[in-house]
Amino acid sequence: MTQPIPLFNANCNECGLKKLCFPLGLEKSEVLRLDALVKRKPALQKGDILFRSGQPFQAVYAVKAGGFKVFTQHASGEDKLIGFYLPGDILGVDALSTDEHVSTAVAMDTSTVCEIPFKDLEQLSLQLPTLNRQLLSIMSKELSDERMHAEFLARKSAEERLALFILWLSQRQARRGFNDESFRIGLLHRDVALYLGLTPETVSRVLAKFSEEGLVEWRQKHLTIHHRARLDALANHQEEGVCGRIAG
Amino acid sequence: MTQPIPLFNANCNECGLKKLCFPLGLEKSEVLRLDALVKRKPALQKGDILFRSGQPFQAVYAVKAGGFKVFTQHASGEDKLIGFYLPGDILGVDALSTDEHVSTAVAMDTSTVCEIPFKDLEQLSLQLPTLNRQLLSIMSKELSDERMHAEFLARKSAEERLALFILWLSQRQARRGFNDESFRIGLLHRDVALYLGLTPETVSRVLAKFSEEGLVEWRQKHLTIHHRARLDALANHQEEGVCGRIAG
DNA sequence: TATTTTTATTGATTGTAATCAAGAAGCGCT
DNA sequence: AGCGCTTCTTGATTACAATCAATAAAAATA
Repeated sequence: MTQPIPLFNANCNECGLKKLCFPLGLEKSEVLRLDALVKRKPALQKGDILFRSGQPFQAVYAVKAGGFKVFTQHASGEDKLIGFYLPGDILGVDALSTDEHVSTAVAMDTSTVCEIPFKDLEQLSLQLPTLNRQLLSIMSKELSDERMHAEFLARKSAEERLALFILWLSQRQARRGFNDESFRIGLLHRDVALYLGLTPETVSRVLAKFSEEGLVEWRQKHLTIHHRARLDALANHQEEGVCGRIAG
Repeated sequence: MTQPIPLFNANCNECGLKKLCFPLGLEKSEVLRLDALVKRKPALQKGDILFRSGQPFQAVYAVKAGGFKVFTQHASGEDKLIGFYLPGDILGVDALSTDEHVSTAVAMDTSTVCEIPFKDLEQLSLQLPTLNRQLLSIMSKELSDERMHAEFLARKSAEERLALFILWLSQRQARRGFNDESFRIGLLHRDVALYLGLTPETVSRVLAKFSEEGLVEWRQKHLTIHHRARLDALANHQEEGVCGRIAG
């Protein structure tokens, strides 16, 4: 009850997430045609795999509930966390040019997805310019997310990386119409560390410091932002009262 | 004469880069229709700006000769190098969802581009499924490049980052049919440092070390790879004879 | 060619996060 | 609820790259 739960229905026109998904901008009649392509799959349990690196690319997936972590399995054993996907996000487009998935998607929680066979989607999008544009838009959004990821990693200090990361999480919540001050986030420290190019120990230490200073509280998969302005200052290395006790 | 120069002509069908560009997979007659959209612009000089962050998005650009560095101008003054684009690469698609360029492209050398108005391209691609697919493919390639970028940045050691980066540069040369052992690369140490999340000093030191150990030589914008296997080992932190003088 | 500016190199020092290690807390399971 | 495994926290130490600084080398300019 801490979180507004969007309504999902069997059909796209009634789906609470349609503004974040392929239907954006489409006429109702067009949505119906899209809807006909969608295969709604039974819920996946935490740890279940949606697709695995190397599998043939056949469909894209819209996250309805829960969330997914996406990894590359690196030759040298160590996996990299590429990203994670929350309700309204589209998964799988990265396989488009290779015809093979290049990453593995694992459910972070009990999760549901809509599966859309890509061939059908491509075909329909040739008939519906708005859908075609939306597909391009989604790819473009993926690109800007990945750029954000690079942005995190390019930051030199661990504090900056984490501050920016937390603000970005919050933005994503806001975009979805959720509470962006206090929300659940099912990531382990290890995941965060992998994503930000840090170690779990450093993540722990920095979060402890943030907590001490009253910036944010991140305990047991629940994140609360107490002082957005100072977090923002930290994220953009405008070192005014950054490390000081409190500015006001 | 050190480098095979691809043939560019006024028309796409005869362009030496067509296999890397939009014409890939199209029939000759289809290429003609694409060709009709292309505006060939006069050469840009080193330092000239192709597009600037904030400008309205109207066209995408195919690099014919030279190369471009792409930056974001960050609020906090410091710019980030997002990427750089060589002949055969497509520039500008990142602006697709915002209708505004989100980055600034600067010529690294004397450079030429083909400009393709995006509205026209979009329209034509609805009629030519192969072109539509190629547009998606190009976006997908952008995405995987950006992922590679994140991959560099996530590497903890400066040596790994640089080794991987150099190998990646080499791959790009190979993809274009150029010599991938020895080639020109018009990047400053500062650019490399910005791209890899390091400082110019560190770049300089690591390159000096690589040179001492006979791995690579990178002097005055010319890069030669002497020992790919060991570079590869370094890039994947399989520390066998990595720091030792020489294995064989 | 001479002059100025930019970029690269090299050295000394510092700071920050990785690493190693051990105990505490949380979570899933029967 | 209790047990066992995973994850988190905290501390001590080390390694690595950033920073500061000053010279050398290239480019750009005139």
